[in-house]
Amino acid sequence: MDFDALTLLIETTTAGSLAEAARRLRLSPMKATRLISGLEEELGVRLLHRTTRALSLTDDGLAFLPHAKVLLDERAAALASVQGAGVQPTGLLRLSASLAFGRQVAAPLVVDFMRAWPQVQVDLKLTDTVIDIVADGIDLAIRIAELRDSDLIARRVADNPRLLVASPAYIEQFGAPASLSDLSRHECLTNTAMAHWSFRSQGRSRVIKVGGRFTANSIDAIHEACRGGLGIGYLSRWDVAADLANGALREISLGDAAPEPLAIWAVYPSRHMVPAKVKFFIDALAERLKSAGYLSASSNR
Amino acid sequence: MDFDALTLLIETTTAGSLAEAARRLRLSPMKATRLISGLEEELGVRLLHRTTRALSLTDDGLAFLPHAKVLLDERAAALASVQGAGVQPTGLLRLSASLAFGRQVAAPLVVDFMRAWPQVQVDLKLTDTVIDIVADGIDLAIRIAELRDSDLIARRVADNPRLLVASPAYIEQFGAPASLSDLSRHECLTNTAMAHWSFRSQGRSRVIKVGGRFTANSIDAIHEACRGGLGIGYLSRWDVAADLANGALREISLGDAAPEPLAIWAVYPSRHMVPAKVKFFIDALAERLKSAGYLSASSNR
DNA sequence: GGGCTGTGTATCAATATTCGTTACGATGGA
DNA sequence: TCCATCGTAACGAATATTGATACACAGCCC
Repeated sequence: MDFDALTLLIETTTAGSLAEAARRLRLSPMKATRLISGLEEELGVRLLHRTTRALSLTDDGLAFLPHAKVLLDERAAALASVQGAGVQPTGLLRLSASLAFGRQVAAPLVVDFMRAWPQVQVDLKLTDTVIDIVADGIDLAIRIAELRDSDLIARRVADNPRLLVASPAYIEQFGAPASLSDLSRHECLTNTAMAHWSFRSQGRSRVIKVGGRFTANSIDAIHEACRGGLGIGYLSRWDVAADLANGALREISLGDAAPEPLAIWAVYPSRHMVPAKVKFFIDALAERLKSAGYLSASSNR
Repeated sequence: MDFDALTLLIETTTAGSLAEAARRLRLSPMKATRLISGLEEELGVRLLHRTTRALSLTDDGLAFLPHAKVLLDERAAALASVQGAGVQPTGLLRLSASLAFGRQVAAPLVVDFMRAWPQVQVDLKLTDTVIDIVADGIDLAIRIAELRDSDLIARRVADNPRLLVASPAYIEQFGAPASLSDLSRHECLTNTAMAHWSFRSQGRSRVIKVGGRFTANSIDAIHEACRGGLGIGYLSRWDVAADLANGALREISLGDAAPEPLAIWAVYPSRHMVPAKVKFFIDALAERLKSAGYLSASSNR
């Protein structure tokens, strides 16, 4: 399926004739004929009903046309995703992120970003609920969890390793768990909506149910409780890096398993060109996370 | 931009090497190299960082990858939009339409459609508010108005000519307007949210403000008021065709202008293949409207 | 550290494909 | 009726694609 053929098909519908469309696109009439019939052959259906004097779309052509437009839009967006260089980021950048990530990672980055690009305005929306990117007019959302498939582009920006942490006071009093099974005897600080923790063990994924006296619906609250010695937290590395460095928290390593890593995703609406402000911010984010020690791995959506 | 190259790029990220990806896709290693470097040349950036022994995505490759996936999905959907033939429509078809259109056109069609395809279940949602197709899980929405651009496929199914109508009683009592300017001296039955009517006059679009003692937020209510002799309605042909035939309403032709025609659009989520049930229903709808005398024209989104 | 394996790619001639020109039937307007 | 214009068939010429061969290279195992 050739993009030139799609372009021609669309031009033909507005031009009214193959010859006129060919002139507009600076193609020979011959090539126009061949592009369309090549496309028709590939699809196995006839797209244009051709009389010498009048062209019209067949039913299949009518059905196919909007898809052709979408494909061309998507191609333009794909090109823009790597060719933004040269264009200055300008205008309003509407960002969305979770509260914890926004405060600790996104906000400082935004400061640097705005300093580097004075023409950019930023509106940073921090929420812990999943928002509708399209409806809310978000240019770019940063998400940690795996995401349901949708009509959005999701670019993997970095690994999001997670780890078990507890305060020195907690460990002194109750000791540290040494294996997965030990966890059930400890106070585990869980998210209200998620009483399960995922681990990797011998190359396999293991999900275990944990619990304790405290639950919260906010990462920040769990983090705080952990710092206060209330129990063991299961948190992202960027969230606890500072506390690990200054000794407020200690990492707990289990002998037989490690917390399942997630990834940090940059999610934005597809089509309509990737604006320079979005491209540059993603690049800056990836750069920041990479230099912070979170290697941006390859792998998939 | 070649779809084979996009496929290869994605396969390469999961295979870990060009050679392995080439084997999986039954390409020669040589062709694999050329496809990737051809794509890179077209984009003007390097996508894969190549060492003899290890491949990894560059930053640009990371940015481009999700777009490549989207493009392939879109292509599959585009193919499915014309190649559904042979597959039987099955499963639940969730339809959305306006109240008036749903009652008068969609519902009778659904009856025939379900009779023709016993394997299909239908859930018909009739609302006069604009709904979120993706969020509500709608397979296919029928819309009359021009639509804002979005991440959806909009297929033009038929013209939607509109006309001015009034009851014989109203015309007898107040006469019929003969020109655009006459309209201001008549009772015009308008939608609460839209006090403007659009006309075509001498090849140009003209929007005029009209009004009267009665407004409503429902097409059906306006229709009813019109039939009751309350004033002049500005309605779609399919809505008043029966009343015109049996004499309950009469068409009013202005000498200097005609109501601006709209179009009937079939709107459905892009990507994820066009299911047979959707394709077949759109075809049935287009067929029904065409045989009803609304010629499905060419033209754009 | 030296085979050894498997990778990514340059070269090059054979092959296939594309390209534009010319030509032709068809069609609607002057 | 003539004429301009449309879509496309035919056919060499120009161009691009293809696969075999060859080569430089990087990691691995012993």
